[in-house]
Amino acid sequence: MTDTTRTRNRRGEGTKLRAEILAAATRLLESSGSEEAVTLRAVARAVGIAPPSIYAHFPDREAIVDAVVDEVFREFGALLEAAVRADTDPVTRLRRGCAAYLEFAERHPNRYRLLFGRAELIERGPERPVDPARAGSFQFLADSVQRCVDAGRSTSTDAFGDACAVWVALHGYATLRTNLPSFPWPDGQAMFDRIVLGPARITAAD
Amino acid sequence: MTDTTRTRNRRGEGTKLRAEILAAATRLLESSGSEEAVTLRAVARAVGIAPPSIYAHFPDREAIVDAVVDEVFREFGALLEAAVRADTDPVTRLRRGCAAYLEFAERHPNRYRLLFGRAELIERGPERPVDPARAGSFQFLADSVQRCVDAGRSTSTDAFGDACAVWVALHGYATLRTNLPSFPWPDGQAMFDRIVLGPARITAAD
DNA sequence: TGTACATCAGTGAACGCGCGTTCACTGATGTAC
DNA sequence: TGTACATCAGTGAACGCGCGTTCACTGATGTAC
Repeated sequence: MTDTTRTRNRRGEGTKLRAEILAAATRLLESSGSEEAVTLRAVARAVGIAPPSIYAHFPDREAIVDAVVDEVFREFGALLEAAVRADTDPVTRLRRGCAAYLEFAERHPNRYRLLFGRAELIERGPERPVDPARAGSFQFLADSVQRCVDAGRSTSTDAFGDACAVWVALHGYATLRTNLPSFPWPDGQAMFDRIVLGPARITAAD
Repeated sequence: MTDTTRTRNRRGEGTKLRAEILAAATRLLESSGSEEAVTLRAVARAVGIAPPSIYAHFPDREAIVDAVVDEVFREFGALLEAAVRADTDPVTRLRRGCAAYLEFAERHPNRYRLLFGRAELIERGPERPVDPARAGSFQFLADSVQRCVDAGRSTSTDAFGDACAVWVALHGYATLRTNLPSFPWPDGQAMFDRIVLGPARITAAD
């Protein structure tokens, strides 16, 4: 596991180590599933450096986790946008975006948990600014539902409220499915309709 | 915090300490919000005993947390049943039960998280039996939706699947509201309709 | 082109801490005679 | 009723561990002259 063949970065390339630290912390989080497993010493071991070397790049242990979270938020937001880039039909856009949401949560449950699965995540202390990417993933949903309304494909009279219902259902499904994989979940397509099309009040003219 | 006036239990009353340990662990969990905060030594401090005294009642630290979880599951199941005991109208039963579900999650977010908020909670190792109370809370929902169908108050053709949709939405709302309290959540009644009556396909003849 | 030197990436040893768990024990409580 | 004794609830000291963080440092890399 420990990389003994590591060679020191050249001058001016000290920031490369920062990326390696972040990557190792993300891997650690991904495999253990627990934020507490991302200890400063475990990260150092995974990268193959001495624990104090981390302090050149992060002020303390918490800053590593914070940086991972910021990165995951950006990754998630970019993934949603990418899933939807080519779609002009608003219902297709909503479907594809929500499918990408669920797929991300299923493939990376521990990363997903970082996004919305812990208290005080978007609401940090006043001294820690909120990464704007964090608001993006809900905005995407609200947008998508509004576009369906505008195109006459949804009977919603409150796009924001109904987008909240979609989000809530997506999040509940994503987390419960992760936490209770052996529960006899109904067929995926039927659940998708219940979770997305129902709350978004999409009309059948599909 | 430490109870220095504690007097030793009388002979034959050693099991009283078990209850005190459980209560302290629950309090610790409630106030800290983190399972990791329930350390054996912290529990001992809260009860006012020496750390080794716990071993007479629990084989190890994990067993304390497990016992708290079992207790919370029973408490939650009993609460749902109690909320619904007097109702014969199936729609009222569903509403009251779901309202009790959300209220529990809102009043005791850290306890609720123990129920469905962590991986592998119902699915324990083969050597640890599942407390039957754990299946009860979903069974309650499935039952309630089925009764609405039987009474002609729901258009559902798949009571189990639709009960899953209700559960997913309840869980998503409960956890997101806890994790993002400053999000501009829509009016509670409107969200309740979206989360419960919509997925359960309740007809308006209310 | 050669050399002295400043800079920079990263180290090794040590600190104090709280943890889970073990072990041999203490001393009050109840019981047998 | 008095006393010896077994039982039981709970203790105190100690263990080894991994943690976050600090400090003074090393030695390769690039630069100035």
